Amino acid sequence: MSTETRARMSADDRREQLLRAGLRAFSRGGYAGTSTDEVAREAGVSQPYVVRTFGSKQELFLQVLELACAEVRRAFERVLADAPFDPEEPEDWGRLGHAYTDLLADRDLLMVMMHGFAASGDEQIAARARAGMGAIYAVVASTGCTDEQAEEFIAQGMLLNVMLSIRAHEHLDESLPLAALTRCAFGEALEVLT
Amino acid sequence: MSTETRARMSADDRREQLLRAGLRAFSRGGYAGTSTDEVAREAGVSQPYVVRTFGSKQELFLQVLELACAEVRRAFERVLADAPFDPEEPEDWGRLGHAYTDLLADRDLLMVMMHGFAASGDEQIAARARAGMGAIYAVVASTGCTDEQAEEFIAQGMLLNVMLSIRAHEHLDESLPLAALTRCAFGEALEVLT
DNA sequence: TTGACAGGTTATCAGTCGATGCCTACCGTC
DNA sequence: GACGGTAGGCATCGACTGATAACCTGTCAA
Repeated sequence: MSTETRARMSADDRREQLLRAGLRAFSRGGYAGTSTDEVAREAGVSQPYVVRTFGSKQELFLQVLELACAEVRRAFERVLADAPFDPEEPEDWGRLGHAYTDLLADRDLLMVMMHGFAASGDEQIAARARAGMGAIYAVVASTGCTDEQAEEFIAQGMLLNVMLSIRAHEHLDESLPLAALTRCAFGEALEVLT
Repeated sequence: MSTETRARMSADDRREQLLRAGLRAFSRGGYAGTSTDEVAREAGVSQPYVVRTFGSKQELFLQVLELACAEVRRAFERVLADAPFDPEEPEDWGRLGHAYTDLLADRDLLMVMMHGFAASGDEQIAARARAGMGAIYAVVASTGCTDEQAEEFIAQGMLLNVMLSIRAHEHLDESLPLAALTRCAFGEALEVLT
């Protein structure tokens, strides 16, 4: 019937595609602010299909959030696998930080994490967010650094999250104080993101 | 008609009350996830009245977000006004941090800020969030500390925001890594919050 | 050839939401 | 004591949303 044959996918491939579509869609509007129809359009399928594939909108969001956290975690794991890591070596922390700023460049992962944190009024979402953060912290802690060093690193990451989510890096000329904070937080990574 | 005479308020008093109600309501569900009807019930007035008082739901949220940011800013200003501040004195930073953890105890300010950050897909909300963050940073920077010191302080604050929003402090027994991060982030403030 | 399963759609619904219009009741003032 | 302005409610609307049900269709085994 349709001129372009609708590509039939295996359920697994389709699920993967829907998760990616959900990542992009939820990134913009968050859990409550994004309709399942937007996710469907993003993926090029019908809205009921999205809902049925995951059972509910909530379950879809939970899996998208998990995907985002896992992506961050894997990026860190890759850095640690690439070369030995010395917690007392600032350059090694730089490699880890660089992996994170690279990840934040596409914005979708970042925003889904932020929405996950914020939407933690829903206990199920909160639980998934805790699991994700715990796993990420565990990887950082596995370097053998002190708790304080790991905490400091994560804290810097959370600041980057916030600054990027409010698009501080795109408005450096509006507020001098905020611009100073932005420059200090991003350092030389600022050019990459703009 | 009604047995209990409905207290008529001046428009200013009512506006103030609605902002407080909005703070509590939006704290739970965020911008998209909270109906104007919930705000109305929280304040004990009718839904249309809430909308008409602020013109739109968005304008209400913007003002609530501004209120939350201003409250944080004022808390810092109070600390700096109370006693001289030496950026090289860890105890002075402790006073500032203590003011923040005290503020976070009621959760509403915190969550509204997080929702404001996350809802920054809406450019107007993003702008208001940038203004709020800029003002808060300006107060911290006014101590004469270095940009790095201020950035470090704000970063710690953002981590506290995230940990509290996902209720990490209420689930210390579930995930060892997350518990370690929580304890390290909150330090002795942990008891106050639980 | 047939049939059954899996991928996917269309139609539809019951509920919710933000907003608007119109009405009422209270209060100060002349 | 009439009157006008303002606080605030009530009814209602049109748009949207998540979910369900029923149906269609390509593919592969027997």
